[in-house]
Amino acid sequence: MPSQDNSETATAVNHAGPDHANNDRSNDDRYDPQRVEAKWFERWQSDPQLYAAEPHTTKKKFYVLEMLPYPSGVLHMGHVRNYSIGDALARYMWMNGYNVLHPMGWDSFGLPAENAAIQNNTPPRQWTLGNVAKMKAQMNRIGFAYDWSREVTTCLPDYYRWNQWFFLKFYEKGLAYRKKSKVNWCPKCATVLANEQVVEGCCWRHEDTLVEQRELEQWFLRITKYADELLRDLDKLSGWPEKVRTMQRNWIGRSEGALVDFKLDYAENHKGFGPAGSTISIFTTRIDTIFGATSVQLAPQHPIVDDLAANNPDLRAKVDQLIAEQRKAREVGDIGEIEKHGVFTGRYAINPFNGEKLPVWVANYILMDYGTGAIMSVPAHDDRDYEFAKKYKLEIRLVVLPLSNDPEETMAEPALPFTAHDEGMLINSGQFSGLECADAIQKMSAFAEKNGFGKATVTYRLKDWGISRQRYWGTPIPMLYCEKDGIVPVPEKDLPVILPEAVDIAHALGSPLSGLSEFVNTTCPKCGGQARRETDTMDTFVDSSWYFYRYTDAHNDRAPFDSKIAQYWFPIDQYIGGVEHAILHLIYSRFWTKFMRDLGLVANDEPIERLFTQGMVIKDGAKMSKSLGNVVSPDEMVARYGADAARLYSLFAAPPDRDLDWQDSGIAGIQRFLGKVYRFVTKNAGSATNAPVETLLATSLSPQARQIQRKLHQTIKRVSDDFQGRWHFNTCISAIMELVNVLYDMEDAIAQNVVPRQFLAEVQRDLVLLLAPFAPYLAHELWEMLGEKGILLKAPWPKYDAALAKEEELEIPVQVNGKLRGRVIVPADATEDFVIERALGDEKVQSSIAGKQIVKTIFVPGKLVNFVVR
RNA sequence: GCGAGAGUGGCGGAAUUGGCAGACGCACCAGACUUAGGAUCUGGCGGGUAAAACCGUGGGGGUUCGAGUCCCCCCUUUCGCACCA
Repeated sequence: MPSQDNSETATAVNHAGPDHANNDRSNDDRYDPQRVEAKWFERWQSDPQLYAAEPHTTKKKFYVLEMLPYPSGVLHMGHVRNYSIGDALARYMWMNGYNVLHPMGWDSFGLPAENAAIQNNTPPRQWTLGNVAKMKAQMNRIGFAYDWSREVTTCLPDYYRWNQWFFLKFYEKGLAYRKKSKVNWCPKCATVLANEQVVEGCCWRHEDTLVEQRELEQWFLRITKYADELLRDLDKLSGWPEKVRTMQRNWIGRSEGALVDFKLDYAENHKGFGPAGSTISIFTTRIDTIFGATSVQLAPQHPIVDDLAANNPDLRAKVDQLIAEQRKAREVGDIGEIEKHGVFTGRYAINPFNGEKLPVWVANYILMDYGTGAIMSVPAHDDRDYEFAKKYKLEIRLVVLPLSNDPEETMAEPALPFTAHDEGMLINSGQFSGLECADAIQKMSAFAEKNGFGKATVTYRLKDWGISRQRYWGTPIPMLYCEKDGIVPVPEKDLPVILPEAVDIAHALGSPLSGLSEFVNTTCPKCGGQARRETDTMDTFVDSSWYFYRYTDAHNDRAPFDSKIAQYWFPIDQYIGGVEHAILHLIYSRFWTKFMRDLGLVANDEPIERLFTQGMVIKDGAKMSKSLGNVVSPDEMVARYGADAARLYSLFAAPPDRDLDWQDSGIAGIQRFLGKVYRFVTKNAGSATNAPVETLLATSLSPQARQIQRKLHQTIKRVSDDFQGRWHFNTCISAIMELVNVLYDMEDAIAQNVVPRQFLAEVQRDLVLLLAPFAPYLAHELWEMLGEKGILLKAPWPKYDAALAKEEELEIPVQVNGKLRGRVIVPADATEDFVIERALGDEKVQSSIAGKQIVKTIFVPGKLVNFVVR
């Protein structure tokens, strides 16, 4: 993902052994994570195929994916949390026998590399690949189980050539087009931004910098072709957070309505200026109220306004004032609060439904980038129009009356503005009077269409995706401009168009590539004549729109990937990342998949089955940032507490979907817990016999051993259930802690051999397996210590046995009138009569019901007894 | 303004279906072992009380034998959207 983090600092990864000699004689059995982790790190590094997914097989697959990082050079805690979640899931699925695909890669094109290049005089490629190496080392040090044989680095030609290939396909299908348009321009980035990259009128990267509008020739991808499908299919994504689906729904912003043409009045025109017979096309969702229109309102940037104001400096000045107001409101981010202003143009437009002349105004509350930038103003039935009409004393004409089941109420004059449209009936609307609103909308749209001055239509907030960037560090757009043949695509066989390396970025004006004549000048593949290359590069969101398909077949040099292989792995079973990508990345990815489906490349309509958005990591109540000085460095945590502790804490401190408030003292507690586990197993390992544990019947176990067994199976259930369901790993880990606490409670019994050795060995084995998804280093060390020869991740996940988890005795709370008065211990299968008799025998219960009459007894098996007394 | 979360000890958080509020951990207190403790172990730890009673899950009402959990109203807060015609 492109990231705002463009930190150029990087900390060397410390995977050396312990930095302090641990020769304290009293601490022989103390867990030294640095020693243990260094040992396993070496082993894992020496086996590159350790976590390799099996090729396309008949085995059940599981594709777990974390959003790939931008290689800023240093991992932050948000990454660690994100990857710890995915890694735990991947390991769990391996242990459950799945063929797991768990890859990682680098979203490595983008602006920070260019900025770093300018600041440090380092070529972007070198800077980027250096960062990749650093971060990969950090990831490996933490021990994430990635299949590096499928690593994807988007800035390398073997990846970006397929961006170019896809672009040619889009072009071929008429879905990539070039158009001169006003584009969002960030003066600080000196480049174009997609609509999705404009946040409240400002650059998403520079939140203090207002985005300007510039006219440029740009390449667009026709995402709007899929607008309806992108919206509709959101209903299929039941494995996505509702929040994300809502955000995408809002972003697509589908609105059903009608276009209606209002002609500028020609009779007035001869006195004035501007084009005779011009038409103002308005968009409305309430065509049923058109007889109540009393003015036409234009956005200040509307082209007709430019015409009208061309020879009218006074109007021009007033319109500019409106533009300034709008801009200012956007700057402070509350355009909703702007005070409505407008100016009368002196011109009139004709309502095609009744021939009325309506004054044409320009208003600061009309947005050029929604609908047509022009509306009909119906003050009686729209809040904003009402407010505006009141202010400028425009006519307010009622044309809809509320319908009610109550005849008294029906036809009563409503309070204005009356905006409800589900229960209304038209009046004063010519031949349409008497119709209900919904019906009127249909009939009036049809009427407009039949008479050639309008039609029913659907408007989207979603706009086509402008992908041109006047930047160096991105995928070159594979297009040529020939004097004779015009726009010519680079032939597929000539791909990739390689991004040249020796480019002076610092002194470039516009696209840096345009200054490189050996890149720009080429021959036209059609006519052989002179041609110029496109010098813009692609938005980096192109890279991340399909990278997860490349993982399935990362070294294919004949196609972006093999469709059969992708079909085996897709859709992604679980995608994990920050909610900040809810719109941009995830909507582009869905679009790309639908396009690939239409190309016949993939069989799935949607790329992602289940999406999980983890919360942010914060500290002292704020997002970690350099300026606040509250950044926690993963390297430092790993060096002090070990990688296991760092990842375990990031899972333990909060449920993963919520924000995590980082506390250094919390991770120390985790370190203690890991030490406890280590000491316990160290002390009790090596004493197992070869006797199979099945020979030990639960009934033959001592009470102490039974207690351990119960706790073990309860823990297995809790951890497994969480992986299957709600992913509250914080409670999984506390469940494992409870198990360990019980083992410590039983230390005396174990020392006295009341707990059979081979049973204990089996418990320890299961404990290690339960820990394996969360703390792989320690788990591997203990696995070996227990004498296990097999691969930990291939060992089956412990099986939960309800009978073994069942308590034999229960402590039942006894209430009197709903207040807790006592507790009784009864056998788990005790009858109601038995429990009630015991409850009545309890001293405290007796004293609180003394002298009163029991009117009702509530008995909830296994839960409680409640006596209602009077 | 609209939409979606959240509000529980000193702190992070548990309580999955209406059934013992505060699991687990941090911090803190006391003790043990120690030359020592930033190691380890044991105990304590919502308020209140000598002990009880009693009070306690943002506030107010309600349903219920019983409400952190369900219903109504309100407050605070986070996030998203926002003159979207």
